[in-house]
Amino acid sequence: MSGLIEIHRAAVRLFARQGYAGTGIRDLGREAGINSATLYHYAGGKEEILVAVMAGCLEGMLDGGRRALDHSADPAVQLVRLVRLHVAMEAVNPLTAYVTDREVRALSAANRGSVLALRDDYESMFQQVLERGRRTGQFQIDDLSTTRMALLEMCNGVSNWYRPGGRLSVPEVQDRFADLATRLVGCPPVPPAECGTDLRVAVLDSEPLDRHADEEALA
Amino acid sequence: MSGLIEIHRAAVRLFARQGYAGTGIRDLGREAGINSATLYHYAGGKEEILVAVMAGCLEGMLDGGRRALDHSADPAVQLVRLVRLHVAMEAVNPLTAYVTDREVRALSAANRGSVLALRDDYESMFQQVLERGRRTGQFQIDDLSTTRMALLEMCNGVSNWYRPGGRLSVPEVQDRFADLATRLVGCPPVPPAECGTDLRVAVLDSEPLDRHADEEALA
DNA sequence: CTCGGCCAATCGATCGATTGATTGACCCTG
DNA sequence: CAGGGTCAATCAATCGATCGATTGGCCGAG
Repeated sequence: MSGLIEIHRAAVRLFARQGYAGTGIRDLGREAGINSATLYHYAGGKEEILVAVMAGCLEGMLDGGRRALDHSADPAVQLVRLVRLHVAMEAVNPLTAYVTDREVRALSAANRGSVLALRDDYESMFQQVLERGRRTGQFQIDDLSTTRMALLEMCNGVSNWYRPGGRLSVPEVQDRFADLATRLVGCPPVPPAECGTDLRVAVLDSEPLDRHADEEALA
Repeated sequence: MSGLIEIHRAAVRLFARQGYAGTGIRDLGREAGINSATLYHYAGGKEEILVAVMAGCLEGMLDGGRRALDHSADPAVQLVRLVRLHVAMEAVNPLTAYVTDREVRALSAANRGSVLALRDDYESMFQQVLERGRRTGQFQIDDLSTTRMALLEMCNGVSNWYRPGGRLSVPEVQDRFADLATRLVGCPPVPPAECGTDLRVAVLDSEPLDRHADEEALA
């Protein structure tokens, strides 16, 4: 019944609800249904679990981002596809994305460096698309860094409030945010035909599935 | 040299850098320059310090929000003034705002309830302004809840990257976000004369001032 | 002398991690 | 098939360290 994947799921559930520092390895063991000592048979330790979860999430987003970009050279299309994929990742894996976003400071210096390197790689995709869109005149952007961070924060926030099975479907959330993103950069909406409505993202191994997911986890 | 204000500042500095659960009361005492036992002479305990910081921040934002609203009945003007004030609060008090945002889950049930009540009061201001702007036809909003949360997440994110003395001044950040907000809701820019460029926010008692503020606190 | 401010020492509890031992499934040899 | 050996999987018990909080008393200003 158990194994590394179940441990990662239990960890994501508890880290999202109580935070990394607020979760003990005995909590982790109880949530995963094993003794705390058995954790060390599968994982090297508490921080190693967090690093694995974060790396899996960020690598998933990087892979998706690359898929989103190579479909068209038009910055508007690329931006919408990037946003649609980002939003889908946050909506399909909200707890994993939430933990990946908010527990970076819990990492030791070495692990924090490698995780931040992954995150910077990902965010540079947005930076480059915004730069090219402004250069072509398709985007009207005042301050590029501010717009990039506002856009990313807006998209990252999805994991704070969306839950699978909620009022909006994932494609609906993608539609809303694609529209919001084009508004932010000051370009007309991108026709659905080329904006990547076909983009799908997978449920990550670390994402908890069960109905026990605490509704108040992110309150 | 010490006192409750210094303790709050030390707490905000450490809670932002290491998180609430990751900070011990001995850390707090060291940062404030007193023995950990002396903390209990000024404050009731660790959680009480966090609650005081959060309440001070949220009450400051509520007061500011009310000031922003009563200046005009035009939803576009109200929205821009709300956003300018919110952004200023985040930019002037980034560490306090950051802690207030992200440590809600560390609170016990009773304290979490009262803090969330304050936050809900504040966010309902945005909700009502967005509703009125859509009813008057000034705003083009697809899904009101999604737009509200995207807007709030975008503004809350300022505390993740802005620091006093940074590349942009506070009024410059306000200008950028006022523009982004009107784009998000689909209305024309609001003329500076009525958008509240005069709005100023105070440095909170809990906001650390010194140059020791760790640059990597929110990395 | 009084008393607010302060701290060394200490409380029981819990922390992340390790140890040593037990279990059971599997494989090879006779 | 029987029997010995191997190894992944598991857990109770325990490690030293640290947790939040408390106690009792020292000290200097009024």
